[in-house]
Amino acid sequence: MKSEPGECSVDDLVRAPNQTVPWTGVRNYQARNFMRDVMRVGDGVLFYHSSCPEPGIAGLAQVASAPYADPTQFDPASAYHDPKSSPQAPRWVLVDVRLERKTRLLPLVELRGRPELASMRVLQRGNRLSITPVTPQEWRAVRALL
DNA sequence: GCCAACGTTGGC
DNA sequence: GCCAACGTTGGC
Repeated sequence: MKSEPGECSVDDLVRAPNQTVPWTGVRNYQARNFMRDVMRVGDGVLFYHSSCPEPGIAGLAQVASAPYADPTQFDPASAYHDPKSSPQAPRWVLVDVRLERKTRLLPLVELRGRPELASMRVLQRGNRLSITPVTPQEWRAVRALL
């Protein structure tokens, strides 16, 4: 799961209550569907810093809730406000994410240099999704680098 | 700031 | 439903 450290960094997650944050602001249907349809409480999460000087994996986390409506979609003052959504028919959901531990920064360039990670979805050319699935093999290979 | 790659929008 | 135009993401 990608997060811009300017918005929510791994250190923000360390300081958050229960080291947990609602994964707010996803406004892409594919990414939403991963949270809504695929994730389960307890699933492992690679916490990734994007759009920053050193992009890469910065922590290990877990899915900490079932999906529920992202409240920012109903808030006209929010940058994530969606006027086409309503509490009666919410369009966007989120899950809570709890930090397991901060890790060393595992840079994108290092991930790209690993043949065993060549198929990782997040590394594919042109990938812009902020949430992408990780296979068990990829998960183990990444863990071995942390 | 550039730009590749993709998603979304809206006219038709 | 098509597709051109436009917007966004995100590494570099």
